[in-house]
Amino acid sequence: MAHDVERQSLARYLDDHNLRHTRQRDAILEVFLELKGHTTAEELYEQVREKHSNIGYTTVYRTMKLLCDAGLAAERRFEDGVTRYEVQHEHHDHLVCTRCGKIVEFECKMIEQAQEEIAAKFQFRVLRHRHELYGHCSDCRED
Amino acid sequence: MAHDVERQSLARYLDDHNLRHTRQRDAILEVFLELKGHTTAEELYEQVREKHSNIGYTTVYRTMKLLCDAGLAAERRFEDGVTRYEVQHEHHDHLVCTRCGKIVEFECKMIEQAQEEIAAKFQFRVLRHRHELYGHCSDCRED
DNA sequence: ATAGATGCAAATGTTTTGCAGGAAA
DNA sequence: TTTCCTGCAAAACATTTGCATCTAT
Repeated sequence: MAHDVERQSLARYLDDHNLRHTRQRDAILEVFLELKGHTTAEELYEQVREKHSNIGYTTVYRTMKLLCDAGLAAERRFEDGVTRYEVQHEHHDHLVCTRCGKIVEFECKMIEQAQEEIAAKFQFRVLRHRHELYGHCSDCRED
Repeated sequence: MAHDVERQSLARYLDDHNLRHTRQRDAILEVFLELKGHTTAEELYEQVREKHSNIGYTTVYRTMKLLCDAGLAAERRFEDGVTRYEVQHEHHDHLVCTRCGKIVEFECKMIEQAQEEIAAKFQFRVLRHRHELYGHCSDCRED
């Protein structure tokens, strides 16, 4: 069965924290992993509803928070002001197409290093960062 | 008189766009320039109220939008979800202290160049970006 | 049996909009 | 006197919270 590793991760987290294993949490995890993109609460809600027609927004939000705590998901908020959830994996930043909404991940060692230099220069202890490039993707650009 | 250049900039913009020169717009511009930081609508509202006790939030928001259109101000939204207005000047990014709220500007040619390479690699036409480093400033760090 | 989870409705916090009255040109 | 502005109240929007009910353990 697909997503077995993640299912077990969640099960372990629930056990370790005296939390309950419910139908809703299962369903939301399943949909979240299937969509595997940068998914909004609304998208999750719509999709989960197709199987479990009486689930509430509240449960989607609460479960996604849980998945973040469990290390399975991560929250991102781009310029449109909506929270998106992505499957947690190694550090990266994003390119966002402002026409079609496509979101591409990138990773750049040079930039990470330059950030360290900047932090040192201002004597900041940097804990995290946000780096997003907005524009038009190859399908949407006109020039 | 201070802020003369900006006052004239605004006056010109208003004239060019058939908009009116009002007491409120004056007052908000004045306070905005005095605070000269990364100011929220709330801060502007409080400060402007001290001189013009019956001004409304609406006017602050509308006037700041106007100042952005006129090229005098720029909107920024950091992790706390509140819009801040800064005095428009050449391109830069930010370091944000998550303890005291201090905001420091930085600029890095190397990063800009690396961004261009990333854009090229993914065939994106990048129009703007957002790059923020979050952590503790020299006054707030404990290590 | 009981601690915890759910789902609805209501609250939240920030920003925007509708509209009647007010002020600049 | 006409066009634009203002300020209030209400709406919008995404997310969170209170609470009575339900369910996993």
